[in-house]
Amino acid sequence: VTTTIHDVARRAGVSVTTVSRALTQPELLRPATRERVLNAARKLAYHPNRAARSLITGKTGNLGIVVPDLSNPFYPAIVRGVQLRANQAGYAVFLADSSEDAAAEENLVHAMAKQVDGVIVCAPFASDAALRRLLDTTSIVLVNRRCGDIPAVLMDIARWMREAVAHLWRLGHRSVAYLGGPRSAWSNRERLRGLHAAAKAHFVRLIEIGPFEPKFEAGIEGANLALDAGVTAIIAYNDLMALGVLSRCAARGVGVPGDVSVVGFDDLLFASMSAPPLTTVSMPMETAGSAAVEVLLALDGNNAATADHSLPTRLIVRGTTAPPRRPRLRTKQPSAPRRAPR
Amino acid sequence: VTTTIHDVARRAGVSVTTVSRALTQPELLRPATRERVLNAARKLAYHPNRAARSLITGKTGNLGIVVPDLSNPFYPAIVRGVQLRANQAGYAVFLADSSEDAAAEENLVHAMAKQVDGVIVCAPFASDAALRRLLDTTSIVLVNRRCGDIPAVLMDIARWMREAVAHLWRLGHRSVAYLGGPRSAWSNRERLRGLHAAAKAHFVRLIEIGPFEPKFEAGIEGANLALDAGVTAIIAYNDLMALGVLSRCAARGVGVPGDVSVVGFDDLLFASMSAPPLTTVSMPMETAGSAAVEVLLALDGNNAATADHSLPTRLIVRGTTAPPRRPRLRTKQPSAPRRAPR
DNA sequence: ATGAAAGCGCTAACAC
DNA sequence: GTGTTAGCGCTTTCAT
Repeated sequence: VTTTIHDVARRAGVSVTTVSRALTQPELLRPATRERVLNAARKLAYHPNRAARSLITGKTGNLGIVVPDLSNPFYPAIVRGVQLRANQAGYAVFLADSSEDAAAEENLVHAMAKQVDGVIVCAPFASDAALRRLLDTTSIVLVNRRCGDIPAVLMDIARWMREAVAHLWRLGHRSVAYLGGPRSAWSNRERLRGLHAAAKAHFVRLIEIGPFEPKFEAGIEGANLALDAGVTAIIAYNDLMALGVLSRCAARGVGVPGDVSVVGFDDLLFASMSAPPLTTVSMPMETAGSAAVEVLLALDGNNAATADHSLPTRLIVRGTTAPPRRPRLRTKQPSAPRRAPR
Repeated sequence: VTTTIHDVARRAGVSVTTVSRALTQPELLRPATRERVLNAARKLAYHPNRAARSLITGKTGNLGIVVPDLSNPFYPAIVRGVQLRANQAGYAVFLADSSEDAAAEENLVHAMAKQVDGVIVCAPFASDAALRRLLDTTSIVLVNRRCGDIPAVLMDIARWMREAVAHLWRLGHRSVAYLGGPRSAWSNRERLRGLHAAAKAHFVRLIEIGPFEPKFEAGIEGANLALDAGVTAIIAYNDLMALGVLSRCAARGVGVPGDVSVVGFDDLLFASMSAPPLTTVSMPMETAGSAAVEVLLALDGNNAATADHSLPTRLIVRGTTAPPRRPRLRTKQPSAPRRAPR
């Protein structure tokens, strides 16, 4: 039932070697022969068996990606970027969902290691040690996480957290709540880093609430806490939570951005669909996915050879931020922050 | 660098055959031997090379899934269901995004066919002929699409479209617009089938608008058209479009559900987060993914042996449906439809 | 209960 | 340029 290289060879009246070459190094063949072989292959609908090929070449033509939770819209976007770019480069991709389990993050990579040429790892929970262990198995590139000199695709979260605070400050806010994500998540720590730097620079009273699961419901809970604390602005760990905040504010009759301003992170599809549309720090997720593939492909076996890849990020000012009702300080109208350089 | 079966054999002082058996048919070995081999394998961190194994057994231990668009939240949910169930059964999964291209839907399956034991196909655009062609390549199970007797996991869309219309009718609506999805999509045709049946049964004036790309923006455009046509209720092809309708209504100062009722399809995560929360027909996407895996695994090579798998669906009445402002007919208060039997 | 040997489908030296 | 040959790592008859 399977057509093999031998079938093609017989039909084209050549040896299997010639068939193999026609497919992998066509320039070595006389055009006439090449055509004859390619024709036969087409006629027989022949496709090389990748398992057999990989057995000898050591390359699989596959890539892998591990994400913590496919039901968080952040990750499908990354997966999509990976998928599209990989396919374009002739690679197929393995996908695994770790269900936000630190152990699974490591195991899933190990499990696919044998069948891939490299894997893109979104593992906010795995320990640094676990990550380093993976290096013995296959090439990896981290997304949104730094771990020693393991190649990584990053977004400058801390910087844009500072910009977000600055934006709020310029509007006149002096009392801001941050609704935190998972304590151990790398990107949460980065947000905090930016937050503290910003608070120092701008003399903003900062209230940290959390940690929360990065979900809609957490935004509802966080909004209650933040509102009761009397802040004039809320920065959420991500858009999902920010949307929860919006929902809760509406339910409590708190006007946004009239009574309280809200800033999210990610710029999910739905961030622009809310009412009012959400001011948020955009994360180029699909781009990150593609970039991770490029890094992986460029790596070509030798790990730790590449510098981190940092992606441009920016603050998207939409409808959920405005001057507080009773600004303690009069400032000029908000000016949209410039786009990230480079 | 790679440890092979020979390394284990040498270390355990047995032949490679014995090592192979220790891993695949342990009962054939004397316990003592078996232990010795297993120990050696563990010490060497030996994992069989799946490519080599698959070369001879013909089985790969992999499954595939093809979806039209990962950025439509409908599909990540299916993928997640597939992933989780497959992993649990010891399978790894290949993922491919066809970018809503009919040709790609077919090609991607062909491309992964050699590396998988079966693939789950979400292909709304591929022709029936194309789908049938896939059968020569590998086992497949369709999701949300029927094509001859190819195994499929379905949701009873037409029936619940009828229920949706009935719900609207009971509320007093007599003039309803349907914002259609892609003309050729199977699930759009199913919706239309249910719609026509319902309209016949309930004497509702029906206005079909579209086709549209199943996205938020289309909902905005569709809302304008529907509103101008003077209907009192709008049924959208999916939640994404329904959310667009909501957004446009808000912008035009049209009250929902006061001035117009809105019904979506899918019950995305965000359907319950809108203001007001969306009345919608829920589609058990993650379940569909798991179910598809079960069907595939049960198939075990022999296609066309399984009856269609139909998943329970239901209408979730939330905040976007209510009696029209000037009902032409007074009816009792809306009663939530019963849950789907079975 | 265990081992020797023959491939699975393919590529890569190495001849010609 | 093209063919011959020797495996890649593994499972599986067929012996013993």
